[in-house]
Amino acid sequence: MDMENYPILLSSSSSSSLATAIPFSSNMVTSHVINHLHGNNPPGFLGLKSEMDTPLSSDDFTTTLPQIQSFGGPKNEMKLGIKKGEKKIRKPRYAFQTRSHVDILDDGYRWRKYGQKAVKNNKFPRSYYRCTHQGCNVKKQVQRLSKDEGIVVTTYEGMHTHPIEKSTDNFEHILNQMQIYSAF
DNA sequence: CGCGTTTGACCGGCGC
DNA sequence: GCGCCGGTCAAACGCG
Repeated sequence: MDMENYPILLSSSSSSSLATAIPFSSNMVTSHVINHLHGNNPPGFLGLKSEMDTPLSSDDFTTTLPQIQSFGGPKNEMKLGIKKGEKKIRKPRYAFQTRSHVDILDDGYRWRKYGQKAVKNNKFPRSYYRCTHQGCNVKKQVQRLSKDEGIVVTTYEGMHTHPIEKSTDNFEHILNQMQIYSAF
């Protein structure tokens, strides 16, 4: 998947934008994941896909996601940020699948759950989380495939504008978790 | 008490 | 216009 089209992921190369965007920091790891997408998957990671308005080829997960636009919150800001003359700002979001039995993968940020809805064609619900940091409107949703309940799909949208609130070596715990749960 | 989850209501978009 | 669907709100509740 050509990430070049998603400047939000790659711009500002210096201060680890990927780390702010993708909680699983370190460009090495991420590129590693991407490189392995079209072949053998690294343990834990089963896939990573960026999506905006791309027609989804896989009807399995990530059912039709309407353009949600402007994660402001209250309705006054909720209206589409599409004003005349402006092209619609597509909010980049990207999902990756992990093999895990636990839904809550601690990625170093603090999330507050704000919703949970049932997913069609899926017996498992989808949980909606929002970053609790003030001014940070990063959202994520966690979903589990009914096909294979061992797979958890986490979809992030937005970019963190603040450092991680937890110790960074917690990242290793995550990797350990993944490898542990990917053992089956 | 402060912060996070739960859960039904609500809301806007879209298809019929 | 109506009803479905996906996403969000917010009050109540739970927990340290």
